[in-house]
Amino acid sequence: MGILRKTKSVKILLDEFEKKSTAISAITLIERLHSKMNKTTIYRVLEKLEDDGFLHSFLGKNGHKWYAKCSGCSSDEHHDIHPHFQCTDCGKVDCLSTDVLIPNIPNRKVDMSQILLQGKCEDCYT
Amino acid sequence: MGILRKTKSVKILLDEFEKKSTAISAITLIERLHSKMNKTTIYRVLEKLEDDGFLHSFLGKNGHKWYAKCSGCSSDEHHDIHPHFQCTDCGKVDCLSTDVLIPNIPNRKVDMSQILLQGKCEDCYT
DNA sequence: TATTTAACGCAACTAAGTTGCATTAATTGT
DNA sequence: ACAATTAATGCAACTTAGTTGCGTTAAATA
Ligand SMILES: [Mn+2]
Ligand SMILES: [Mn+2]
Ligand SMILES: [Zn+2]
Ligand SMILES: [Zn+2]
Repeated sequence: MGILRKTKSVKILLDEFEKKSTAISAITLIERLHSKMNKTTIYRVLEKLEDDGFLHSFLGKNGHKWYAKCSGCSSDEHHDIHPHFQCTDCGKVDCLSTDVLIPNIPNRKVDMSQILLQGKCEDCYT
Repeated sequence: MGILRKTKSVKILLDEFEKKSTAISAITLIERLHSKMNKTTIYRVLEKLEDDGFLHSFLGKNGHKWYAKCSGCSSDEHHDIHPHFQCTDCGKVDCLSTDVLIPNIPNRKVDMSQILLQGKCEDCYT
């Protein structure tokens, strides 16, 4: 179930994703907002924002949870399947609009792909 | 540093990977071998087998660690970058020999890709 | 303003993986 | 075969991301 009440916590979290378009890890949000809200609240609000189609989640290189804004999703339709790019220098993670073509795998039906690319981002790439 | 002594634990673990070619999660090995060796030993041996180029590791859909046999790797050269496929029905994970082409991403230098495909495997695909 | 209940804070918990250290056993030399 | 060396092991304690239960707070609505 998604968000029913626009609480202070919801507004603060939405704001974090509004002022920057990069993905943010749950861990980062916890340390950034620990004085403003409890980590349990952070996890719960993020989950609801994902249900609502405002955010989508994925796992970074250590298997930790990251969230980023959706573009054009709703609670009904989550079509935010795309690769993510994590910079090995500054740690920043971005959603990529570039499509990666998954070839047909013999005898298997591929329903989902989870692609994490790593390397140097535009800022760290000299 | 890799393995220096062919201990009982090393042999048992190597055997697990010998009798089946699918990937095995650290968690599975711990529950499968808990009467034969300590989980600390399992994690440590797996790490060394990876150093030696016998195994490679990757993260499954929950961010948990999986290991699979390498083919043609050594401690010097680990060229085992390939996609993995996790069956959403039976949970089995396989290494895929199929290559996924990563397109050039503008202004970024991609050094590594981590691709996890999900769907139905050959056994579960009716 | 009073009522309803979704959302919150807190503390306790879960589980994957790690660390330190005393003990064991594989390897090597005699 | 035996003793010396030290890599590897077991165990307990720890770390940390994420979860759960429950009493309290504060949004929504009337
Ligand atoms: Mn994204
Ligand atoms: Mn593999
Ligand atoms: Zn960067
Ligand atoms: Zn299957």
